[in-house]
Amino acid sequence: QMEHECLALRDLVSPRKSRANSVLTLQENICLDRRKITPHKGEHVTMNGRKVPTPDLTHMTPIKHPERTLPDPWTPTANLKMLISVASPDIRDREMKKTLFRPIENEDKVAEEEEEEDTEMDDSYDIGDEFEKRPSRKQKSLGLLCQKFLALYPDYPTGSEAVSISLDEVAANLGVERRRIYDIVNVLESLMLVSRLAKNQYLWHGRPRLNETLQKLQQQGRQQRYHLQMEQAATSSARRKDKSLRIMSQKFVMLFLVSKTQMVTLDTAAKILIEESHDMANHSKYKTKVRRLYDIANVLTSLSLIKKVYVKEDRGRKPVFQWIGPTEFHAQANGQLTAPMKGKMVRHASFNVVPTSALHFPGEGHSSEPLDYSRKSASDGAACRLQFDEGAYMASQAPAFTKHHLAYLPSLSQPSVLMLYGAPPAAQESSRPETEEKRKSEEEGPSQTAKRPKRDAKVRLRNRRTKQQFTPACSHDSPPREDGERQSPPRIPAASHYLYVPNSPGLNFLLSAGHAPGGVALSPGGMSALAMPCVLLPSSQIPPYPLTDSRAGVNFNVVTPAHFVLGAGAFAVAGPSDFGRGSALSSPEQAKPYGSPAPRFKHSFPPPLRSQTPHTPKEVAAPGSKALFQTPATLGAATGTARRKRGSAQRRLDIGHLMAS
DNA sequence: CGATCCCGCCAGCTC
DNA sequence: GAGCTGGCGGGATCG
Repeated sequence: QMEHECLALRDLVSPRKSRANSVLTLQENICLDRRKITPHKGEHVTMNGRKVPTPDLTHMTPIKHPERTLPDPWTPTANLKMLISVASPDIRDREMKKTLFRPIENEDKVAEEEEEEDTEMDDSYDIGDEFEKRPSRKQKSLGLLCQKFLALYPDYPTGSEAVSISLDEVAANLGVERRRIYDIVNVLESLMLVSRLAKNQYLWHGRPRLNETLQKLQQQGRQQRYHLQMEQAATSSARRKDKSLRIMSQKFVMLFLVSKTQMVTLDTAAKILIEESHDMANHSKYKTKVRRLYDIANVLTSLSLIKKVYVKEDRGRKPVFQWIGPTEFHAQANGQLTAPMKGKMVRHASFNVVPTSALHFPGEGHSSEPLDYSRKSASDGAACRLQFDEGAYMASQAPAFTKHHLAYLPSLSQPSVLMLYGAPPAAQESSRPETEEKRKSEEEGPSQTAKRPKRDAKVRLRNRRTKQQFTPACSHDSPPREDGERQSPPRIPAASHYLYVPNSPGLNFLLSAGHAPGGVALSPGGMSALAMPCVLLPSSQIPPYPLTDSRAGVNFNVVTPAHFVLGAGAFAVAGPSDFGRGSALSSPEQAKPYGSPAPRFKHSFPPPLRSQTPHTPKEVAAPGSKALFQTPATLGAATGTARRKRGSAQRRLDIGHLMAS
């Protein structure tokens, strides 16, 4: 039975080169491990041409082997060492050293840390004092573990035989608890690098479908602003699924894919992923979210999809994760989901959720404008920044521009005044053409997405078209530029109206940039436009809003968490409290972390049809609530058997959709 | 001291 | 009831 229990580890010898027919079963590997048999240097333990039978794992209950001699916990690299020995020397030298020991945190330290790793490995393996040598935290990092994990499997498997993964065995092989393997496979599963075959069993797919997955995620991210679809695409219960590492991972990836700079800070991502923007207890949620994002980021780093870079800030530097994965996978999609995917890639409800003050710019379904989540939530007084421009991935496609833009302002926690500028859409179009070079030159630096000091309450939103229209290129990582500030105001069309919008949890606004203020559609809960309490004020009755941050592309500010000044070419939205203030700094009370400032206006407001405010499963398991979004990780449910229905409980086995896939 | 994230408890779920 | 899954957060380590 053990023979059948084991799983094939294909191409172990050449994990990244997809050397066909190089098969080493994990069983064999384990046996080697148990017997402390280490192949001679350069010895290939392969089963060339042997197609490892795929046992019927579905109904097999993996046996726990408490007696199994696990690798010394203090020598986490022991098994790796063994694997390396098993592998061919060239691979060991070329791949392992390059990949396995590549520090995941900072490229600057590659050489230095490689030495450390090598030294440590030698010590722990060749010397018998591993008991005394406690491996550093870094050596036990999830990132390194993921590197080892990935080294076991080829990026691009060849042949048709399944490459299955036994969590138990991999965990044993890597010398970690299975819990850690879950962290890895969940992220990998979110990108469909693996899929769950049975309990304790996963299938390794590798990267052939990565681009496709990323493309779908990208499209989802872009479609997220399509509020109607967000409302309609409801298929399954959100609940705890929202929080799963898989979903979170996909969301995290989406942030990169829809971001023009393709840079995301964990701080930003965490806030975006925090669901209850009004919940004062969000601080702990934030911390937890960040923890998970670290986990995800480490795995994604191991996949070479992102890397951590440091950007200079006023005070020190800030870590930012930058997307280094593929970006050209969109070419054939032309902004449209493929037919089969269209039904599957439905928005998960949690994707509707954004922190207070976060802005969406929904466009038409085919709009070419992605949504940039690189924004700050209002929670800490810093605001969100939103790009309204085309992402880098859009540079080569989607010449069609949305005729008019919709600003999606979900769940404002405070009453806001939206300053509507009435630039004719035609004028926008004329300014639209833009070269890639220009786009790049205008690309903001990482620091813009990096966490800012809490005192900095600025929120920057920008529209690519308007930025061209209003502002010159600018360098990144700089406070509001004076030149921009000087230049922008004169170019902004005169605001024709101000719109006062009372806050209401779950209330979303849909502002049509191409329409007159009177035609603005306000959309509670992101549903169809309907009337809502608001007041339109002639601009003459409100002092001009001082633009304080108009660096390139930043043609609107959010000075307070809930107040926005944005310019989408056709309109701008301004916060009331900033009128006449002339400062982009938030007041102290607005800098309260993770809390919503008390509403300034008491108002009776009809509750939203459906609260946009998310709820954690703990708090709410809204019966009948529907997920508005489905990520690839949840596609299994859409294609067949329901997968994990709720909670972190054992997932149902879903063989059908996996086989189909 | 803030950033990072390892570690393992334990609840929810399937078998 | 055993075992799988993974959310979760304490707290150790790192810089």
